Amino acid sequence: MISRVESAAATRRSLLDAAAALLGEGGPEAVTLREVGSRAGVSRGAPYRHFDDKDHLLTAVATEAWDALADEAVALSADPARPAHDKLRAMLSGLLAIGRERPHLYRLMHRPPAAEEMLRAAARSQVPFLAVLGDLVGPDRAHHYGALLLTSVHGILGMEASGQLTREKWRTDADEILETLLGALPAD
Amino acid sequence: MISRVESAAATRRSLLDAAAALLGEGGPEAVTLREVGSRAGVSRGAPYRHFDDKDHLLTAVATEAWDALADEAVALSADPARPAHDKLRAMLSGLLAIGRERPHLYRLMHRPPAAEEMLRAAARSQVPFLAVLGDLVGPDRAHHYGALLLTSVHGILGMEASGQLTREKWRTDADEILETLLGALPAD
DNA sequence: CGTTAAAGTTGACGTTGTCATCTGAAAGGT
DNA sequence: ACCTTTCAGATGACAACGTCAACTTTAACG
Repeated sequence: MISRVESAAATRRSLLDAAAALLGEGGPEAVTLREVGSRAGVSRGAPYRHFDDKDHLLTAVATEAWDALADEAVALSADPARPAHDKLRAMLSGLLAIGRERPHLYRLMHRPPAAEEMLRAAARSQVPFLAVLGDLVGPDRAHHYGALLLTSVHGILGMEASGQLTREKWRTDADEILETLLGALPAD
Repeated sequence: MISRVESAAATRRSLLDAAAALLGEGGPEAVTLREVGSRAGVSRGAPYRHFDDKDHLLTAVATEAWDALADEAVALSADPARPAHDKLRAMLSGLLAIGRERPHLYRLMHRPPAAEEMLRAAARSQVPFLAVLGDLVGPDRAHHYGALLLTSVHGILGMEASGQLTREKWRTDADEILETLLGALPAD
């Protein structure tokens, strides 16, 4: 038997899934509360029982995505078998994958002004990221190089998405740029 | 006496200015065709005499911003007195200034999917940029390092804007990251 | 001077986010 | 067992928005 709170939680989950699906299919303008409700099997007003407004719903979607990414990073960093440089590449690839395969979600995750709740989820992945980087360049340099790598990946994805980073225009691509940066990491 | 085409051109200019002003004041959601028309002294339907739709108006605003940036870059690169590394810093600072002082405009200039017209304007600044960079690292490496620098600046601005690049979190900031990259430029 | 083309206005329509109000049923106390 | 509370959900309504069609006005031109 399903209790009332269980049913409400299921609706909330359906709303989040529907919003994420619509975002992936048709971009931000395809995410209307009416369609979200419809896909979740409820009416247009139902989302207001679970989220303050549309913005909070989207923030929740972005927060879940950051949480999933943080979980991946934690799992990666805990693996004792993989070499550190391999873990680092895997983490950066995880970000690149979201940016390329789910660009609308990626943009949502970086939309200003960022909600405090979402920033906390995004910050969770920093710990494992810095741990792996600390193994490579030493704990002192980890912060600085971590920021450099993350901003670079973010910039690469942004300019790729807006069509300003093309191979024909720059005679290079994201992978080459990243290799240059990774190759320049001080070996400690 | 003002001719009809002059008046029409003036209206078009007012519409662009109004849209840019509204964007700067209240962000994208403040830019409504009704308010744009109102500020330009015309009605809500008038913009359709000058732009296909709202999207084309915004594209025109972004295109003008790219053009202005390209003009600055061209002027900079033509200055024989300034040293090359100084010109490079000035060009990157121009981008940083827009990103920080007019974040909504900056985001508009990088909004996907980018219009072909806007991409052409954005590409105009590539020539002077590569020229300056060629003086520093040689023409062969200019493309590669140019892409690296531009994506880095773009990434820095994006993560700054979304609150994910803070000094407390990464013990560093945009200037330090850029100095690291500029310091790593091969002196040819 | 009549014709034409284009700038601008206005009414209307569909869509959207949001709120107020109403309904129904599960939860919990007596 | 009954009554009360609470909350998920449905629905009607409203304002704002982008957009289109129809209309008006006026400069330009043969």
